[in-house]
Amino acid sequence: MRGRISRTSGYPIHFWLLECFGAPVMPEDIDARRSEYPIIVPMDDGQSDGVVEDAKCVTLARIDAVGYPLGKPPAKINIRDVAGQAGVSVATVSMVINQNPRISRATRAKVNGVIQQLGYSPSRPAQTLSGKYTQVLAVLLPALRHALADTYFGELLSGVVDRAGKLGHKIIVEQTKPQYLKDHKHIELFERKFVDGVLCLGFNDKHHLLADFLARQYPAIMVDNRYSEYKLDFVHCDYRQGAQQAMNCLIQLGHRKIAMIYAAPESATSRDVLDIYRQRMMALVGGISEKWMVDGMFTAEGGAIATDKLLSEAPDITALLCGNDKMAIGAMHSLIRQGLRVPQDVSVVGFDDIQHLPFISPGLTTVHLPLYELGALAVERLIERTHDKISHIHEVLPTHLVLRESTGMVRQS
Amino acid sequence: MRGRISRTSGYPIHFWLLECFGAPVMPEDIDARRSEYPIIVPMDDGQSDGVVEDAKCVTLARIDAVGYPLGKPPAKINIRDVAGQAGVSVATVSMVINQNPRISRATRAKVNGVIQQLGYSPSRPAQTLSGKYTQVLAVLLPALRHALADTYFGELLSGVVDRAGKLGHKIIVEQTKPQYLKDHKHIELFERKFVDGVLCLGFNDKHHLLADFLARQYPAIMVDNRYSEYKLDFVHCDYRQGAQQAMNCLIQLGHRKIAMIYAAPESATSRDVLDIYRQRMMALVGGISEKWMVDGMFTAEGGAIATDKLLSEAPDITALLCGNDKMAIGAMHSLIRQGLRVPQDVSVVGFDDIQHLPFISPGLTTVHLPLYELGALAVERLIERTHDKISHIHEVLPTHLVLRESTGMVRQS
DNA sequence: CTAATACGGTAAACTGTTTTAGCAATATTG
DNA sequence: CAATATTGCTAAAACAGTTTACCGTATTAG
Repeated sequence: MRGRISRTSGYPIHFWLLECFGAPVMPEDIDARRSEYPIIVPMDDGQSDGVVEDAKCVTLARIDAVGYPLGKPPAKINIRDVAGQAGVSVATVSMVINQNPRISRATRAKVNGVIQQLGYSPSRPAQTLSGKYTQVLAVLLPALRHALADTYFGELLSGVVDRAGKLGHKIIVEQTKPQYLKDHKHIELFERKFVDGVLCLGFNDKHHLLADFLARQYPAIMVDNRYSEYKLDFVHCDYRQGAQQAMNCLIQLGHRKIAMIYAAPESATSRDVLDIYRQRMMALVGGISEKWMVDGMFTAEGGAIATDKLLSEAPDITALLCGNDKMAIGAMHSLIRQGLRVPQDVSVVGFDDIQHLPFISPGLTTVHLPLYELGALAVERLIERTHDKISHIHEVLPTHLVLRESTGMVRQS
Repeated sequence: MRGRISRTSGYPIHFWLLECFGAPVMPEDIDARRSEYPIIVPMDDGQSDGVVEDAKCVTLARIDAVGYPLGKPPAKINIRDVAGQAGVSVATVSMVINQNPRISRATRAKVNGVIQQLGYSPSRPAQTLSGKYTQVLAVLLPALRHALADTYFGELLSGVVDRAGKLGHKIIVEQTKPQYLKDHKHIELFERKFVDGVLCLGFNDKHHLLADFLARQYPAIMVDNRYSEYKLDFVHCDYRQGAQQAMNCLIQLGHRKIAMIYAAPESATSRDVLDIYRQRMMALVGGISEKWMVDGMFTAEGGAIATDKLLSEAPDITALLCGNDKMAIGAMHSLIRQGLRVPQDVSVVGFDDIQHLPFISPGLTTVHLPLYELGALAVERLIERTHDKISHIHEVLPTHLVLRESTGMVRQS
């Protein structure tokens, strides 16, 4: 049974009703700590406006999913209150909080007891002000509208948020719109002491904001890409390996006329895939035609348009390597629309292995990129970097091919 | 030439060596500010451990970064430096920064000039410590793995991040795993002064953590849902209206045997849709069968399974109302797999209108939810709420139906 | 012509931590 | 047994801002 407390002022606070006029009410599923309040208790049941004026008769416990006792302003207590109550100095409390071994076991226990009892938790702004670290990292995203609704970023971000949480860090998310950069907000992130470091997702050689971090020696890691011009820290998936895996697969199935739908050649990892494609084609057929490489803009629509173009200029291709899954889906639709079967007539391989590609048929053979793990790794390294434990971060994560139905033996014709 | 200052204790600080024993060393590219330190100066060149004991003889300048003073810690300047340079008091500078109208135009201009010239930017932790607000909001997500990779959350989050940026607020993103709640991290968000308020995405009646915010009167808004038991602030899409729109459409097309694939009945907005469905069916055919309502778990797979079940128990249904697009896609695949045509045999309507539903055919008729706008609105209201400008936030955003190919006239049979 | 008010600015108190230098008391060493 | 080290803790100085109470002028009102 539930009640609602309206203190003479302030918002109502919800309570479990433990007892009313001596009659116990549902003692189970209730937090152990109980409290008595001289208060007004209007009931929630129907419209009984009945109010218990002198509420000494009711015993209540706050509804607190996690429940510890509480009233609204816990009369903000600070480190001095704790020190006073524990009979030690402020410095001692600080050292207990920060696990400084100079404090004896006995003192530590005593102080921790008081901290518990008073429900003290140190103010982060104050800690940051006098300490060295903010324990906050930023994730920077390019200025694409709805960038976050992209599963590619979502997967990376999931890894970032999860690992950061585990390591006691908070993540703030920012979009680098033109105005944002003009206002130097990305520099302010450091200069106004918002963060210890930044993770840059979705950037490529064209995004010069990264040089700003380098120049000022602020910790920044490029995630799933690298910067060609500057020696910026990075972690990314092994796109070269992925491309090799995809090409191996197609070549072993007998394909020779393999076309490629790429995107964003201003990105180093995109060029990695193109490079490998070129190398393998060179070795395979002794030459490459630029007509077999079309830009698909990383979108499904772009992939479809690219495929249309490809089919009109080189109708005899038997396989398609796509720079990401979205373009591969677009490509498959274009193929099917033109009466070609996948994989009987044309095989298709993608990149990313995005989750929940719902009911795409045939299932798309694709290079799995460990994006979640990459996000987690990036956080791990960035924190080490902010603590000056490591300096140069150049790390690459292995990929693997996921075989589904969109690839098959080359057609006999 | 570089030197490193090791003060008798503490971390080394890197300096340019301007002069040593009277001999000038590289006077150019050096910041104007110089200082004399009675210190030990081990040289950086090779391993010369040579130490200048009485360092009165050396003149040093901090190494500061690009453009202006170069170096590791860019000689952090604070409000007092600005005040000194501008010949005013610290309070005046503070008031200029905060656009306090008490400062005259002339003084304001002078101070702003100095701020510009010195490249000063106020420390956020310090502002937070003495001020009232953190200018940071948190987005809380449920503990779903890869939650962020979901376009539903992505769309909401995009709106949140965009609007927050515009309003000068930062967004931190957190996942409420069980351990997170056990550690009271969601309460710490406020008590340790991390944030001014929280936005709760993806929560429903089962998530009792929301009561904690209510109990302590911390600003919290439930986004795209509401809490049945407590009077928590919320903004959500008008699911009732959406359901009406979907039902109107189907009924106008002549459908009478309409089934529903719902999900998460512990969510108030999900129940809204179910309610409307029930009402309309009651009015339409004078009764409803529980067999016509199946839980699809909000996933494509779930939608497919639910449809299988539906078809086996009630093969004569002619239309399907689905609680979200993913389930609708699953449903369509199940229908097609069983040899039924969409929309000729069965019409399908979804909810969400997720972007880039690439090449689903037939195109899915669906209720468009303004998720991006909802995220933006939530931020707007939350900020107003933290500044005590408004108290009760109960806002609902209109939906509209997007007609595509998955709906058609009821079949004649 | 005096009192009241507005204007523009300042000194000082305050926010809540961490860190450093120092100080007793005890433990170890020569 | 004196000299030195170690241990356990404290006082006080940062850290970088905001806010409040107050203080001369200058203007306006009575």
